[in-house]
Formats: sequence, C-alpha cells, structure tokens
Amino acid sequence: MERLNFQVIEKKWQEKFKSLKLYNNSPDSKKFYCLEMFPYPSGKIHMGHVRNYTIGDVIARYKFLNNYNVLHPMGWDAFGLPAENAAKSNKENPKDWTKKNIEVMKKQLQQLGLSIDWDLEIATCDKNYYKHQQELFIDFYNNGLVSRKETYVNWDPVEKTVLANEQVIDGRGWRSNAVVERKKLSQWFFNITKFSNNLLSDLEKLGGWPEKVKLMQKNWIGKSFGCEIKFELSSETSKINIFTTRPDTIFGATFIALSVDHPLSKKFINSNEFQEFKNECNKTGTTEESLANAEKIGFDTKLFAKHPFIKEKKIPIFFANFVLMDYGNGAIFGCPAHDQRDFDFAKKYNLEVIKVVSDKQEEELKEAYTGDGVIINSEFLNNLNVENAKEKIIEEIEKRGIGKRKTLFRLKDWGISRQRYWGCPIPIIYLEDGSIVPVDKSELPIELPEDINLNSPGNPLEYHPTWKNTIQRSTGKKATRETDTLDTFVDSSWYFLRFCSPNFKQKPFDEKKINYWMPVDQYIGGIEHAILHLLYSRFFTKALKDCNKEFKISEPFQNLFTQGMVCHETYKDQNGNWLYPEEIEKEGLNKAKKKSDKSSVVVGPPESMSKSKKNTIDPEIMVKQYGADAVRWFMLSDSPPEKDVQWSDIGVSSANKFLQKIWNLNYLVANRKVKKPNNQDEKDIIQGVNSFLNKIDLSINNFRFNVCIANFYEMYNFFRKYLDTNVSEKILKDNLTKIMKLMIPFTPHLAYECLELLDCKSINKWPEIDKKNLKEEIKMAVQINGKTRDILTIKKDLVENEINSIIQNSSKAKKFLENKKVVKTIFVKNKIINYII
RNA sequence: GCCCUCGUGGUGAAAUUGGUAGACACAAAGGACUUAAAAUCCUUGCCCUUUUGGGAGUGCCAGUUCGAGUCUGGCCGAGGGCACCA
Repeated sequence: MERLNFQVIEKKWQEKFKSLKLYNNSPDSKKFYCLEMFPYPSGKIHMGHVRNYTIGDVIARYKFLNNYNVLHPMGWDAFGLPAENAAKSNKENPKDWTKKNIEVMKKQLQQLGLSIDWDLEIATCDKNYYKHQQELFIDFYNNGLVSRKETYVNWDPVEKTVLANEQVIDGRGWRSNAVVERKKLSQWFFNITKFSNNLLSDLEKLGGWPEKVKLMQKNWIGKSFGCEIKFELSSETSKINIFTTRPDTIFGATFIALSVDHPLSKKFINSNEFQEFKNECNKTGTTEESLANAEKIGFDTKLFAKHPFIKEKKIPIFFANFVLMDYGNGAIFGCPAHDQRDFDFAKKYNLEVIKVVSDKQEEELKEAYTGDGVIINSEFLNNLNVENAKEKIIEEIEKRGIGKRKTLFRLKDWGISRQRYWGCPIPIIYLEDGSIVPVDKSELPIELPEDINLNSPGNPLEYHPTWKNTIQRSTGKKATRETDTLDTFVDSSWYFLRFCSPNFKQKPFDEKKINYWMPVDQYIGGIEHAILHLLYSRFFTKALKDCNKEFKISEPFQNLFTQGMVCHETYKDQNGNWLYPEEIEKEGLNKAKKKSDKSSVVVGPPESMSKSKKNTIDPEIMVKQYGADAVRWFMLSDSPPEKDVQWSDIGVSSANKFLQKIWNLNYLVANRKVKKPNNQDEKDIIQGVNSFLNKIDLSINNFRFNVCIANFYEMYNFFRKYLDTNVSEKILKDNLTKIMKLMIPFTPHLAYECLELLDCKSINKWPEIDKKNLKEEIKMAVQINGKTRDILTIKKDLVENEINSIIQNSSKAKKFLENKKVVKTIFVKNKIINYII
C-alpha cells in the first residue's frame, strides 16, 4: 500500500494556508461571517480548542467553496488574572508572558491547518484595542449607560478582588474556590437592566440558537408580572411598599416580612437583639450547606400593618432572612396558605393560615397549595380563578391608589470594576472638588504602566508611585485616575465588531464594514458561555445601536452552535494522586499499571479534560504523531458535535489509517491503466457518488459531522470496488475528484494533495450535485401485519400494482400471503407495503 | 425545591422526522495471506434451530396507530441550569 508522509504535505500546505483568504468577491457571492470564540492565551492550546476550531474551519471552508465571501478571523482574549498570577510566580511581566503564549498558540493553531485570515488578528491587551474600548466606555457614559453605585460586592479574599454574581458559584469564587465575603464598595456598572425587556423579547428572533441557551438566558433575565401594594403601619406614618406576583392572595395575607437591610431597620439600630439577628442572617447566606438547609428565621418588630382591604385587620411585621433587599422592595406580604416559604415561616411563628384558593380538600393544609383554583374568603374576588382574580385585584388596587401594576426582572446591572492590574483601565478621573468625570477622548489610550510591583497585595495601579496622578486636559486641574480596571467580559463583548475593521484608527470600528459583515452568521463556542458572554455581547450590540445612529445591528450572533467537551478517563495511583495518561500503561478495559513501578492504577470514568485531574492530551503531540488531518478527522467522527466526545488514542490512530487508505486510493486511481468502459458500471458509480455528495452536503448543513464522516467511510467502501471493474479512467478520476473536494473542509492538507495528484484544475469549487442523477434503485420493505417479511431492491417510484406483481412472483413474503385474504393494504411509495390479513 | 435535556448492542453512535432498528466506526472472537509478526482482507455478533428459517428486542409500564426508537400519559435512572426572586 502506498503511504503518505503527512508531516511533509502538512508543512507544504500550511505554507499556503498562512496567507489563506476565504474571500469570494464575485457579484453573486453572499457574505458569511464565521466566528469561533477566541481563546485566552494561557500557554498552549488544548483539545477543547481543537474541537471548537475544527468545527469552525469546516463551516468556513465549506461556505467558501460554496461561493460565499467568508470572514474567518482569530484573536486573543488576552487580559485576565492568570497573567498576573503567572507573573507573580515567574517574576515575568504579564505583557511578556501573554505575548509569549500568543506566539506559541498561534503556531499551534497554524499546525491544525485552519483557514484563518491572520491579517485580522487582534489581542485585547493591545493598546490599539483597549483604546477603543475606553472610547466605547465614554460613549456609554455619555449616553447614561454607565452608573456608579455603592453596593455590597462579592469580595474574594484570596484574589483580593470583586467578583460578578456569575463568578460566584455556590458562595465561592469561581477560580479561587474561597468563601466569598460581602463588602461595600463604590463600583462602576453598565446599566444592562435598561435593556431587560429587549434582551428578553429579542430572544425570539434568534431562531438559530439552541433552545437550551435561550431558555437559560430567559431564566436569568427572570421577568415576573405582579404589582406593588402599599401597606400603612398602624402606629406610624411611614408605609411599607411590597411587590407580589400573587396579589390574588391578598386576603390570605397574615404577616409582612422585611429584609434586614430594609429602611425600617433604622428604627432598630440600637436594639442589641436586632443586631444579633442581623448577624445571624449574614452568617447564613453564602455557604453551600446553609443555603441547602436554609431555615427560615424571623425577628418580630412588634409593629403592625393595616390590611389594605380588611378594616380593623392588623398584620404583624417581621424581619426575615429569606427576604432579599436587592429584589423588589425588600419587603413581601406572607400568604402561608399558598406559598411554601411563607407556610414554613408561619408554622414556626404560629401565624394564621387562611386559605383563599380552594384546593377542593376539606382538611387542613399540610403544605402550601400553589395551584390554580377558585378564590374563596376574599370578598369581591370570590368565585374567580387565580388569573382573573389577579386582574381584578390589580385594577382595584390602582383604583384605590394604594399600589400599581409592575413588572420585575431578576437581571441586575453589570458590575464592571475590578481591583486588578491586567485589564483595561477605566477612563475616569477624580477631581479635587470631588467631581468624577471621564477623561477627554483625545487623551486615549490610558495606558497601563509597565513598571509595577505585583508582589504587594491589592491593586498595583493603586500603589504605583505616579500613574494615578494626572491633570484634566481641558482645565488643567489636578486629578487622580480611576485605578480599577474593566471586567474582562467587557473585552469580549465587542471583539467580533473589531474583527470587521481591526486596523481602523479613528474609531472602534468602521460602520460600513460592520453593516456589511455583521451579524456573525455562525458563532461557535462552549456552552459555559451560555449566559455571561453571550448576554453581555447582546447588551453591547443594543447599547451601541442606542449610541450610534449609523450602527444598524440589534443582535450580534445570528446562529449559535455550542459544542460539547472533550473527555478522557482519569487515573489515580494507590495514594490517590492523579496521573497523566503517559504515566500509565493500560492492561485491558479498566485496568492499568503505573509505568515507573508497575503498581496498579485506579481507572476513573471519562471526565472533561482538566489540568487538575491530569487527564489531558496535548494536541501538539497528537498532531506530530498522527497528523493534523487525522486529529481533526477523529475530533469530528466519534460523537455529534454538540455532545461530549471521549478522546481515544485508538480512535485517532484509526483515523490516520483511514486517511492513508484514501491516499492509497488516490494513488491507485491516478496510476490506473485505462479499462474498457462498461455502461452499467459507469452509471452505477456516477449515481452512487452523486448520492453521497447529496448526503454529505446535507449533513454538513445540519452540523452532523459524525454522520458525514460515516458517509465518507461508506463512500470509500463503495468506490474502491470499482477499481477492478470496467470503468474508464476518466469516470473514475472525475468522481474521485468530487469526493476529494468534499474532504477539503475536514482534511484540507490531504484533500489538496490528492487533488493535485489528480490534476484538478478548479480546486476551490464545491462539486455540483446532479439531482437527476441520484440512485435509481431503492430498498423497500414488505410487511405482513406490520412484520417485515422481505426487503425488495427495486426501481424508484414503482406504483402499488407493480409492487404487487413483483411480490406475487418472487418475494419471500409470497408464502405468507398464500391462501390468505388481504383485508387492507397500506402502500407508501418507495418505503413500505403492508398487507393486513 | 423549581426548570430543562437525555436514556438504542461490549463501546461511540446512525435511523430521510411515524415506515427495513443498530448505518459507519471502535473493541472482541474466528478465518485468509505470511516461516512468523506487523500490515491488509473476509466472516461472526441476543434467543431457538444443523441449515433453511423463526422469535424477542430501542430504560420500565400502559395508550394511540396497519405500523412507535420517534407521538401521548405515568414511573425509574442519568446529566445540566437556577437558588430563599416574593
């Protein structure tokens, strides 16, 4: 068998891919913006990147071959904490560390043979990038989209920085895993909540997004309908404003619960008991166990509120640990009969339980009834159902002027301040008179200083001897700079716009280019960004449209694909230490030995590759050993791309074997002597290949790359049979050329090498599918009473009578029909015939 | 607790959306070629039958249908999202 030295040909073709551009500028070309989520330059690429970028490359090359004008850029999400951490431990500047990683990873990506236009490369830590980000910040500021709030923040005591809510997982920092503390700080916010409604309703426009992702965003935005109701206190003049989604249960209200941060708490500032209670509440709150067990506790204020609809009725007021200050008004009314939480609370403090929605049961409630039903015990609401009662009571509340209809969102404004060095400086200055203003745009970029000390705790910008001190350009007044930097999610919220004109100097982007290339036609990345990155990018796009009349885009990503993770089994030695795959030797399915001392190893189930579990495989080593094409091929072959895939050395090695067979096939065809043509064989091969083209085209369009690859195997098995038949050299070559063109998106090096060997002249054009020349024969099932008794291989489009006579003459099913009366026949053309006897 | 998704051979998975279940591949067993190995190729794959055949079968239980992996209801199991959101 003829073998191919993939290292040689991959090098050869990568030279050509270096300056590869997928631009088709012919008048009938449509644009296609193919984007994969850009990587954080952490050191080396990992298998997740290989999968992500291979999928993107297939799409980009496929679209290009189909005459699209394709934008396929790549860049670096280059600001972030790891650079600072690495700098601390290696005594290296974060900038140099990042730059070095970018060089390594770029080379690795090039070794995969990706079709990227590297002339568009950007790095978010480059001042030419963050300069424009600072401009955008100022634009947002001037358009009322930035605010400064003093709030409690999630303080990570290990990282010494503020975390976004989304970066807190089960009460712990997402990176450090340290228990997060509450701390009050002045912070910058993007007013993402101004767009709550828009972000929610526009989800409907995103037909090309996975339903799952849209649902997650919907839940995150969390819209709820209800109303506010004012409760008068019986002893005071002040009022308590509550929010409820169940105003229909107002007649079942038996207590009011307030957050410990509610304004009314000021009355209790000197009460030791209250302070104790407040401390108790703060203790629970963030740790995982406390949330799980979450006992409801309250503090009786001994105050009462007047029921707004029942004269004389007084309702006790409590502070309670389960009421949050930052949702609604930090106050609720409790209706124990129809809310489980209120029910638990009422049982604990012996409060009244009044049923106002009938559950059709006589006995006392054992738990809250939250279903629909007929309203009872509620005066003018009686006999209505829940939905109608809600409407009626809101009308009544508004009529009496004691409250109003209201819609609430869970989504909170986006805190963007970070007390870190390696990020985009916030272009704000503080004047001596206390005013806070953005810097003049002419001063941008506000550059990060490079002479910093990373080994002192806290933010190096704060402690830099001079950086902070500046003057306001327009007035010459003394000022100090904001020392916080922007959350790195800001960097990735508009990079897809910068790619459209990465070298544009005057502005963040050239609107003409944006309005041509945007929106991204296909965005590809990990599901872990389902909420944060995608929601922030959507917000940015909408905010920009508000700030800039020439900007016409309202949603950034037309189609979204979220690929699954790459998994590998894990290994632990006898002492429970993780081992790398190269440290062990497998001895069967679930047995392994440590190479060094032959001790036995515990083989764990496949889990997503991570450095901490040491179950990683280095893509670069695999590429060296099996070739980039084989690695790409395997990545796509084993599982549907949206599902997790398990890495297997055997899998990649057999991918390599198959590609060698493909090469051998090309070699044989290229060197084959002319044979006498046989019409039937030639017709068969033309129809067969044409049918495969059709199948593969369909599978690519549906992102079913694993099916696609199965089709290639089938096609190979089909095609090689014709090598020894009477098919002319030309027919064989023409058809193999078509097949190799189909392989370009998957294994570009091999495909181009083979096309060169076959002397193909039009390599950058997808083969046309001749729909009239698809397979003429089909397989049809013959069933008796729903049981398949025979499978006929027959001509397409035969009618029932013709089928009947074939069966009567020769089918295996014939004997089941002898001497039987057919009651009914179900006939589906080209699929099935079913006789009921 | 609430919400969502998914259960198909020893394994990864296909199944034109209600019409041949297990394509394609991996692994395994047997065989061919070879002095031998590697490579390559072929066969097998649950139950009964020597074969021809026949039967069961897509997590479990029902239902709709001529026909269900696919639709409906209930149960069991796995994974993911949210977290006291009023």
